[in-house]
Amino acid sequence: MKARRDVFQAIADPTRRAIIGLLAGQTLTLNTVAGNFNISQPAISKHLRILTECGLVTVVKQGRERHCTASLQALQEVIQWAEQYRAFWNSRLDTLEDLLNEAE
Amino acid sequence: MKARRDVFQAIADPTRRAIIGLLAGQTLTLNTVAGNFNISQPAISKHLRILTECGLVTVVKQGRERHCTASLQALQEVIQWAEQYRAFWNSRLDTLEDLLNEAE
DNA sequence: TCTTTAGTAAACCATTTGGTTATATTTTAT
DNA sequence: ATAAAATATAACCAAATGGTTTACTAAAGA
Repeated sequence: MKARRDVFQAIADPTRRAIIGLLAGQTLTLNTVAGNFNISQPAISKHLRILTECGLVTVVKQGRERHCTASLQALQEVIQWAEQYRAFWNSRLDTLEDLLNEAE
Repeated sequence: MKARRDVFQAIADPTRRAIIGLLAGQTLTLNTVAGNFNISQPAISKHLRILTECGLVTVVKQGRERHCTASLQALQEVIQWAEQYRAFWNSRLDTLEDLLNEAE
């Protein structure tokens, strides 16, 4: 009954978005991921935990290493959410104009 | 030189996403927005400030009222970011399979 | 077997977040 | 002129966040 991590919250952090960018297309060891940032390895561990908790990253244990792979289909939720508003922002300039007229 | 609010962080909060949903297609008073939630008016004020700081909402002062309109084209940034990874998640099942084979 | 190496876990810390209540401030209505 | 309404501002608070360091555990090499 665990409230599974929210993907919106997961991608809110720039470091986590960078990790996603790094893992897109390639599987990397946790340590290798950490090597790309100026923060400590435990900090990266935490970020990766959050990313796995919402399904954005899959970690496979292999010997003493953790192989991290991006599972980015979880991003579909984000796209779907944002996409539903496309109709609105297409008419945005008009709306703003109306608004300013209304306000005089 | 203000670091303009991050839209990713803005949409991380569920209440703010709900406000966006509420304002999509209709301009509402701050108070009317607040009426749709169980939290105090100052709390809504803060959320709206964050939403305006990243351009997702425009507030027009009209007398003593604030008319809030969604400017959702700012969501394009989110879609664009996520969309760039579509190619990766399409091949996801294979990748995961490879991964498991590799791991035996 | 002994020592690296890879990663986790725990304890801690400062800052941010999301909320509160209470008190202004500014329009509008009476 | 006064009262009510719409919002802002301030002071405050608990919990979450993003980071640290310091062990600890487990696998791999020498």
